[in-house]
Amino acid sequence: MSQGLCYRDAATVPYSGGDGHLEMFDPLPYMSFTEILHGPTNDNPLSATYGPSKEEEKAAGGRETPATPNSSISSSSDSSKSKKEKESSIVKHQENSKKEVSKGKKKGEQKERQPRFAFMTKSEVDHLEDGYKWRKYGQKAVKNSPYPRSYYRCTTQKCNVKKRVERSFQDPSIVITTYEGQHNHHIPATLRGLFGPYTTLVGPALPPELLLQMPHLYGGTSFNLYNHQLQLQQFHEYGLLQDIIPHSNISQKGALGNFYN
DNA sequence: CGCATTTGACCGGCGC
DNA sequence: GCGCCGGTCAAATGCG
Repeated sequence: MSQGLCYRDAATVPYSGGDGHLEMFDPLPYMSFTEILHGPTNDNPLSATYGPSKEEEKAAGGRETPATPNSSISSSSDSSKSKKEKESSIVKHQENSKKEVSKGKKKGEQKERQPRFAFMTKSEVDHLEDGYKWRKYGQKAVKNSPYPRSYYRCTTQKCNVKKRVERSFQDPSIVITTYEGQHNHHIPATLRGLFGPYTTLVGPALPPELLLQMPHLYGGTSFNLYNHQLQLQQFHEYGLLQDIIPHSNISQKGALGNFYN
């Protein structure tokens, strides 16, 4: 019964002090949520609509995952590496850190941009079960929010998909999840009961400012797609959304319905 | 004991 | 140049 839409990076831009320019995913009329989580392909609008923009760059922190496959994280390689590095001095450790950081991103070099999308869920738990195995690699306090943002990486080798999870400071029951990148492997776990029984997809990840303006957007326990579209129109009229989606995405409901069947 | 999480330090980008 | 900020790293710690 849950419904929702996914948008490209809709949540992150405003958090980093964006100027209101929001870029959103095109609707995914025939894309199930499973497919979304599995990652966009070149055939679908997710990647097709993903283009560079200063705001996005900023929202992404200006630097993205190194494109090098060997930079992917896995628990096994991690442990072996850390074992080796544990023998190193602090100086060496810092050298390694620098190397790690700089190797994926040279100045002037074009950054690999990963497709991203964000969505909001009404959930009691921060980390939603989406079928993939995630490893937490960081947590940061979110500005203007009492709730921290958690950073996760897919634990599968050579899969450098990341996700950020944070709670809305406007409504602590809302969890904003931002996925970045696409999985290059199958979902290791069943998607049955995805997100758990206490989770409801409530819609796109919208900036707190907008949520403030339109608290009714997320006030319900279940998201009404029709109202949602009307509200998206409202956003459009507000001039807050530039890449608004066409309103022909009813099949999202069906796609998401599969998710919970 | 092996793996995941926590957490403080670090890095680069950006604005002033 | 400096400080702020988002994102990442990795040692320390926790847990099964």
